[in-house]
Amino acid sequence: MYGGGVNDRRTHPPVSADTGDVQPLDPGQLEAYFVLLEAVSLLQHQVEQQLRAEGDITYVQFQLLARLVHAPGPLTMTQLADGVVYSRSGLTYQAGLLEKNGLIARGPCPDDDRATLVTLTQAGSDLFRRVLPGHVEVSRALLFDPLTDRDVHHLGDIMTRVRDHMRTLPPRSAAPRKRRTTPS
Amino acid sequence: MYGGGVNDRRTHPPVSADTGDVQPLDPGQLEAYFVLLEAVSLLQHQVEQQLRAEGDITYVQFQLLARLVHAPGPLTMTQLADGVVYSRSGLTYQAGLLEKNGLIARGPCPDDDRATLVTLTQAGSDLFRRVLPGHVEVSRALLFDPLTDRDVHHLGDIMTRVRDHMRTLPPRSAAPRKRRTTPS
DNA sequence: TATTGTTATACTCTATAACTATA
DNA sequence: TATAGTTATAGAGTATAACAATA
Repeated sequence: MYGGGVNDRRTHPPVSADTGDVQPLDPGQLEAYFVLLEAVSLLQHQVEQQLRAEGDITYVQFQLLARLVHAPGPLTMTQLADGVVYSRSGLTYQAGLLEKNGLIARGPCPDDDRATLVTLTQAGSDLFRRVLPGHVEVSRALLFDPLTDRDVHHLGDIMTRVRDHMRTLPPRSAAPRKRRTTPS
Repeated sequence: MYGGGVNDRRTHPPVSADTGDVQPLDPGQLEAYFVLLEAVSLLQHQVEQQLRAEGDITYVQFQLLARLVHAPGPLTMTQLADGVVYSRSGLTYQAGLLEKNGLIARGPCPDDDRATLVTLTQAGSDLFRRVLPGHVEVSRALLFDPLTDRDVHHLGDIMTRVRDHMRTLPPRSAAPRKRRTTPS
């Protein structure tokens, strides 16, 4: 996903720019979509405040640490990036910050001399464990409080399917021809 | 929301979290939370590609246009910012871009000489209508495809409650004391 | 040749603070 | 004094392209 063809995905052309003939989503769907993004945006903003305040890290960095925490072992840069950062240089930048702060360490990869293996340091692990409770607390106060257990379960189920769907969808490497020009 | 609390420098004390006595969420909840953010992050990334490609606008700008489209009339800057941009200057910046591109117009407010009324131009309205179908198409392909009608309905319901909950929650002025865990 | 990762660079966006002007 | 908005500016983050090294 990160060296991939995110950039030239033409998502959906065939439909003319006319609002006319695109069978629109029904209002309920569109509404659900907007509310989803809005709510998550609000949530994300608060979460970032908490991470900044308690651990002085961004959400992106938190995600990278989380991936390492949950991984069975060191990850290559590419593996680490997956779904979190969308450009190689962006990841190098973030990894540089984390390394500078002693939260991760980078070393050679025995299997592949091109690759870099990223390891979580003790400090990184400690930091993650230190900010997690507050993180959890924010998400509970903001996200789970107004929800029943069934809601949460259903939400998790729904978003898992969506996530998996999205992960399989874009061929991510197809590098489809550019074509697309003629800005009419 | 934007004059609310973000502007005063302390930004931090979000929902606050004492690392001490936090009942952790059960794993299912935590999982739901992470998957939610992950899925939305992927979705957002694709959506941004589409908006950039078809309308040369960012998602923030799209949201601002959307607010104007759905508003009964012109909005003040503060009203426009609500939930979309979290600092006054950030909004001025975005509004400046939109105005430069002829998508909105700013003018005086009869009721309050301090305020600025923001109006959607014809070009702004046109652009919004032009990118909406593709936008809808992306969200359908990525978000709604793997979901049943019931899922979508439930999702909308859930996120609406969450959104409303968050909007009422943080009094954003309480300014609880710092209570830094930082030694010295 | 393709892939892994880094670097250099330009650009976008955000946020703090200082400022103007109204209420 | 408090609020609405702008400006100046600094800094964080991202992406593109060029690069080196390895597969």
